[in-house]
Amino acid sequence: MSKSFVSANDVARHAGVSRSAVSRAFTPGASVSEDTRKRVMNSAQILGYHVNQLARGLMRSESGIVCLVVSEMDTPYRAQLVRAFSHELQKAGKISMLINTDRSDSGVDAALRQTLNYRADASILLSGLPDKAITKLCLDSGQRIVLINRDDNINGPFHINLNDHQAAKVAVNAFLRAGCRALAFVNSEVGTPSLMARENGFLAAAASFGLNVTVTRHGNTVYESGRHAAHSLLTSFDRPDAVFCVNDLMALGFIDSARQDFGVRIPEDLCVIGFDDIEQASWSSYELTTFAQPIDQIVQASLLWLSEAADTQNVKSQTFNAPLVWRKTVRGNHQQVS
Amino acid sequence: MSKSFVSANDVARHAGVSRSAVSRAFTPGASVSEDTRKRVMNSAQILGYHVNQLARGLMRSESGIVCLVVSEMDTPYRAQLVRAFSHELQKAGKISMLINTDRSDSGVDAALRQTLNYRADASILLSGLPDKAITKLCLDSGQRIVLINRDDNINGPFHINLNDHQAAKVAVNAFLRAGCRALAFVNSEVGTPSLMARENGFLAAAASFGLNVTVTRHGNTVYESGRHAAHSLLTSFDRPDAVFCVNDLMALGFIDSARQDFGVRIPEDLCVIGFDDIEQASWSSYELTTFAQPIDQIVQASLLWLSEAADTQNVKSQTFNAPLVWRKTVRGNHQQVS
DNA sequence: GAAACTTTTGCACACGCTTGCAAAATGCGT
DNA sequence: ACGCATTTTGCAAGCGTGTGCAAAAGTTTC
Repeated sequence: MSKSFVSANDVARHAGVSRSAVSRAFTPGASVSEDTRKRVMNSAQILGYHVNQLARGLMRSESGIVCLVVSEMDTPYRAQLVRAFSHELQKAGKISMLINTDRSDSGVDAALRQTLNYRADASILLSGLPDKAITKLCLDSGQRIVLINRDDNINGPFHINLNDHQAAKVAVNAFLRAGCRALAFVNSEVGTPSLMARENGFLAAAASFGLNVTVTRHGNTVYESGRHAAHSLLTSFDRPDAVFCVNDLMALGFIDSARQDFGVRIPEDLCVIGFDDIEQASWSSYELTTFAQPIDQIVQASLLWLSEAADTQNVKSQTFNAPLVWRKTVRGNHQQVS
Repeated sequence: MSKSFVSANDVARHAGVSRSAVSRAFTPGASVSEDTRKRVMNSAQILGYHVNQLARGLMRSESGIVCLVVSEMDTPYRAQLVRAFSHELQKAGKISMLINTDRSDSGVDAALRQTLNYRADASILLSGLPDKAITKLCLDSGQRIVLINRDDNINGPFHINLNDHQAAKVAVNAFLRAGCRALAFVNSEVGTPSLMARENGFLAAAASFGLNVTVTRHGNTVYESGRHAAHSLLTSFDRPDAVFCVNDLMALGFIDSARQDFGVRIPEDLCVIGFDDIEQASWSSYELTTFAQPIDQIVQASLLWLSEAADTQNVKSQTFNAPLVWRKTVRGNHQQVS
């Protein structure tokens, strides 16, 4: 029941070799004869030995632990990202620790400090929350850091960003092709850099065509906020005929409210574009035209950067495009607008 | 850049005490004078010291690590569960490791073995996948195990189950009150014990009223499968007027297809009940009447059991009811059917 | 067969921490 | 001031592993 763990010593005794030999047998590239390695492995198999990663992490510089720092991880997009990351990390032989930053109180910092205590090799921040100071602390402790969609102007981490400006421009183009003129932008009050970039990009692109944009901001980036947005946009005298929602969840809430509370037909009366391409966007009740998060690219790029030697990390940041996936909430020919 | 970690030794030197004193200062309940503890904490603060959990886990029986073993974690219900668990574990001072069992290949077993290598205190299995043998292995290594909605007849783990039978009975009653007579059950081909329990419970309850049930099984427990189910159930000559879907995702797919492909009105022509109460079920396009997963209870019970001393764990399993939350996909008065 | 060389092996120390044990320090009652 | 009980403290022995170093074993060359 208790300390039933078998140590390298036990294996060494069973195999009739020294403990160092066991250690080396489990260390790729170490100097061991094929003969003894085989004998060690055999004994290990029989005794059920697994190298204690805690102890190994104590000696080695790498612990094999990567932290995923994320809030609201039951949100569709976040959940997808976490799944993808954990999957790929696992495939790469790393193990992922989950740091939940839902509560904005000091528990977050405490949790992030935990990642230091476990000597994590790296942290991947999917959430906007953790304090910049803590980020710095992790960096100073020799942790590699990947920042996703954050604009901390801090040196050392790998920055991954979306080309929100470009996407916003594509959205404006799509609306114009559909013959829309009264543009609106649905944002939340969160004010995350990437959300604001979408807003500003949209405004700028519209302005370049001499068009005004009605902007609303409501609550969080959730379904219910989308409904609120619909209520404030569609009760006004001059309704928009095109709405770019900062996020799919808000878009879906907006659509539901627009149809049910205001009898608006989509896309006949009103075109809608979202962002994220969550699974629900493809459901037949919505068929939302939206920008797809390049999740695979984000994950791949992160892992690649993490796998590079610390002194070889030449590239400091990377920007990806979110392609527009055409469905049925925008009128017109479903053709890639580049 | 490298080994910039400050050790207990450094703190000891700085505070003018012995290394043991430092260790004890960070160990709740250890014998240290308030004076030295304060001095140690002060020095630790200045030097930026954090106890190395790897080293601590090496000595102590507990590592503070809990593994969450889960597949398809971007599924709404699973994502909610993972979020709740990680949140509460963190609040309890534990740290959670994520084991992704999406791939059914040997990578899973490897990952689960990893949890052993990191000397995790416990594993919480939210997924049906991991092999029984591996579960046994973890148990033998002294790990506590929580099984959620699995029926492995194995001794040692804490079993948490839903009262699927009871829920199915409630569903039948609700349908009968709504005046439905042609009952159908939409299942997936996965055949998880809890899914089968819902099916069997539904059939049994219906039989007790002398009613037959049409059963379909399609693919995975996902939206698309629900659509398939609608196609096979609604093209037949005698359509059902009540459908219990094993899962909300399938229910939503079913509803969309029923409405759009077959012009069925819900609940006028057809009543639908789901299971899980995912967020989307409450969206105004659906307003699905469904059974709510008692997530909080599941999490609380798990943590309580984990916090108990190993020899005090008197209770071996626990069953929770999933309450029916009434929305608008079943006709009749919205009253709790007990 | 001996010398020069390469590979393999074992010793011993390090990693950063906990903890039993005995010594030192403190408190208390007389 | 003294003896005794009670904390507090430091020493040292671990926990399970990696790794430099030198000795041992094996291989090649002349």
